[in-house]
Amino acid sequence: MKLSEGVEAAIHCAAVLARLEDGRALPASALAELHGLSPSYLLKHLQALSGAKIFESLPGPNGGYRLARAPERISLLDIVLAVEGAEPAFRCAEIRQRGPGALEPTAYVKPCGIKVAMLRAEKAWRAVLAETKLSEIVAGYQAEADPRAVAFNCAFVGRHQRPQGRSFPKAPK
Amino acid sequence: MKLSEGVEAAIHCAAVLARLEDGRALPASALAELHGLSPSYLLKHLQALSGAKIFESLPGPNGGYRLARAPERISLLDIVLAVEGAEPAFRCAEIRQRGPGALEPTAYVKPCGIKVAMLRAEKAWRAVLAETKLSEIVAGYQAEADPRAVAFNCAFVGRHQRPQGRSFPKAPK
DNA sequence: CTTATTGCGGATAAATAATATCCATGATAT
DNA sequence: ATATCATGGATATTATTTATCCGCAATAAG
Repeated sequence: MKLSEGVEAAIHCAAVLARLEDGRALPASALAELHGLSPSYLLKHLQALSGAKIFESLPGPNGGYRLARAPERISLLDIVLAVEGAEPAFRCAEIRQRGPGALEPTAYVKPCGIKVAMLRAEKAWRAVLAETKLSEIVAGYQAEADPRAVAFNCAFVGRHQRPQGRSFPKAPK
Repeated sequence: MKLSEGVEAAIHCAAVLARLEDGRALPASALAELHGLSPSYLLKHLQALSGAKIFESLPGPNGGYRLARAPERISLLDIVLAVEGAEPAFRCAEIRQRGPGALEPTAYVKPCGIKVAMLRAEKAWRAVLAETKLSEIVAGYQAEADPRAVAFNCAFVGRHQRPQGRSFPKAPK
């Protein structure tokens, strides 16, 4: 079982955007450069996040990405599901319905007990992710990271952030 | 994020072995046929489980697989880790150490907050799997499955189980 | 209106992992 | 001796992940 590397990248990007001044945006190229990631691949994840209404995108020059809502209202689960997809990690292939001795499909009304148990565990995983907000990640970063790294990030973001304010030129459809 | 199909197969196999008479074994071919799975691929998972001391294997004619300990002492986590490997699903690529503004590696003494949060969620997942025992899965199956399926399984197992008792000819190394 | 910048979406290629198969070997009950 | 069965390595096949590229639409600025 593996999570894609895109999850880590997405959370890092979200944390950077959370620390922008209100309403400002950052272009994808800056996010990629800051994290040393391939711009073309990061774009895929950014698009997924903006499709999930977690990020907002502003086209045109001075465009870029920003958070669609306050960091307290974005959970790690939101980000993980946007990047990885919402299907559970355990995909029941209904092995119980295979082999000799299989009954007609309508005989399997009750869910497979193995599936139930596996999904129960996954629910616990999701619950922890859901109660961990992006704001906590940002607070932890500010408190624990090396002051030099924090300073560099502030300077970098200051150089690249775009001047859009909270009011949209046109609501993104 | 996805679990391999082998996990489902492994748990089904474990549940079947749990219902054998004490000390009896079942050959891999019978397990594969019963579940409609490819014998050569299932073998891989069976070997992993026997390597993890969850199953025991008996070579030779009348050989096969059986549980290495009582179903109450085998958790779903044991099985999942044996099949999927023990590494966590979230592999931190230390993105924070990349890009411009990266510091010398020794500057990162505190663990990455994102990694900590992701592993905390995974710990919750593992905890639920650890407290779910194979015996519960078997009990649920006996109680909820279609009586015809249960009867078929009993008959099938009865035809294929091997007569070994609890005493080993030689302890497996 | 033109131009430069930026995100969007699709197509595609490369790398990696999961799935599946085969074969030679060793153990063992009959 | 022989047939049965697990072991372990090698290898093919398929799916998924990662990465790149290009034409398109939107938009701010001149």
